[in-house]
Amino acid sequence: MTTATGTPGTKDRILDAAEKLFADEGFTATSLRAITTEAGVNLAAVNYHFGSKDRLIEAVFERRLAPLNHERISLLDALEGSDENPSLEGILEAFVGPPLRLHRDTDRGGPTFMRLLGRTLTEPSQAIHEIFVRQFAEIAARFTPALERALPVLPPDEVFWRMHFAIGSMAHTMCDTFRLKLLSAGRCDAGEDIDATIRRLVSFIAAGLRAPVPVDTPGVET
Amino acid sequence: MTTATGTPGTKDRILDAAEKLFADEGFTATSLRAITTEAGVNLAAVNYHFGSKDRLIEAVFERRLAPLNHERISLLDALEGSDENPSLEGILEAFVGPPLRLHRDTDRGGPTFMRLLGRTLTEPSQAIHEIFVRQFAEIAARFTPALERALPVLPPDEVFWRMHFAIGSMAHTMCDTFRLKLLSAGRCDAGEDIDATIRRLVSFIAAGLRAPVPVDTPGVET
DNA sequence: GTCTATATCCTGATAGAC
DNA sequence: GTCTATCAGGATATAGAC
Repeated sequence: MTTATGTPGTKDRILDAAEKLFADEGFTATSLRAITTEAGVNLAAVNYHFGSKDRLIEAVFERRLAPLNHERISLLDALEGSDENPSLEGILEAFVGPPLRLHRDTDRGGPTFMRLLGRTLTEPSQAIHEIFVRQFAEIAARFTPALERALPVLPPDEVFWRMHFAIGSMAHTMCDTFRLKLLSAGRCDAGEDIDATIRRLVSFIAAGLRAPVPVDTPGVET
Repeated sequence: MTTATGTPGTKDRILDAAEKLFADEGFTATSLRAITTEAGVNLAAVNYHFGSKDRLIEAVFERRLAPLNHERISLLDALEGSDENPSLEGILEAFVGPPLRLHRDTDRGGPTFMRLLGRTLTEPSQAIHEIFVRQFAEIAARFTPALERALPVLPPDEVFWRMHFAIGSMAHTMCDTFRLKLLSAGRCDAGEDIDATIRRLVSFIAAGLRAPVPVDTPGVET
């Protein structure tokens, strides 16, 4: 709980420090000692407030994931409210925009959590696997029908396949803030203008989702 | 070194066990004790043969990455030898085919290394960062010009951006062998027919690479 | 709620016999 | 090359004073 003065309490200080260190070093490589030192609190405070390291990991995600997914659904609601046939690009922007815009929230550690989320999407830790599946079920229930309506010629199974590829592109963009810049000799920087990055990503995955269905795809009658 | 009898020596037994456990648990969560127990060798053998855990991690990648990248380049060579303007799909298949076809090599732990490679692409460990950058430089030097020739209307910077997205799709497909199946209620299984998976992935990223260049992209004159 | 002190166990690495 | 035994340190977690 953050107090009215803006000074984070012990619990949030631990969550902030854990989020940062998990993003930088990974879950197992980050010790409770490192977290409490970074947070400026006592070592025993973690077990007092969270019970165990695994439950701390869960708390780090719970704190951020629910608001993030609610924002996605609000954006999709707004989109469908103003146009009963929203564009594919609009739907995809509602999906990838909220996590990528975390990058702008520098005051509250947004870029850090964005990186953590990106790396955790491709490397699910056992401790948070259930959180992801549960939270994602809600998202899939809303976005899958919207995508199927926007892509009427695409068989439903094919939507799953291509969203899987799209999530990979999104996750890679979220966690890799340095390699793209390195390999492009500084010419491409995903963090420099996050809205431009979102536009590029949306146009890439929208085109991928609209790709012609291969005639030899098993299970698809042509 | 594997002997002529087909019985792996101590060194390869350690590498095989490390590869498996790294893919399942991650680098830091895997102890040398777990590796030597799995390999059926003595604990001290790791430090005798490799010097340290970090050098063992490097050796796990060195053993597989060089042949993999040589296969990519051979495929591209063959492609350019038979047609001076190879198709975008052909180039992309030469890039994503070799790592994904590791999945078929069940006898020699291919699926395990595929998963490890996928997760390491998005979450680079400090110890192997240099290996990836060095190995990838060779690949980029060959594939970047080929892609630019296949996409003449695309500004070179945009090729970097879109290949970044494409690599994300590929990496996610490589390391996630269960979530797609889970979320699609068993209807999509990337490992069931790896050639079909490659075709789907290639068609997705080819369409993404061919997406129209947004007119408001900074740095692009229209 | 916060602290000190500590229990218990596991880590990577090495010394030295064989 | 392979083994046993061990070192020195770090890990999570907890007991109990304040």
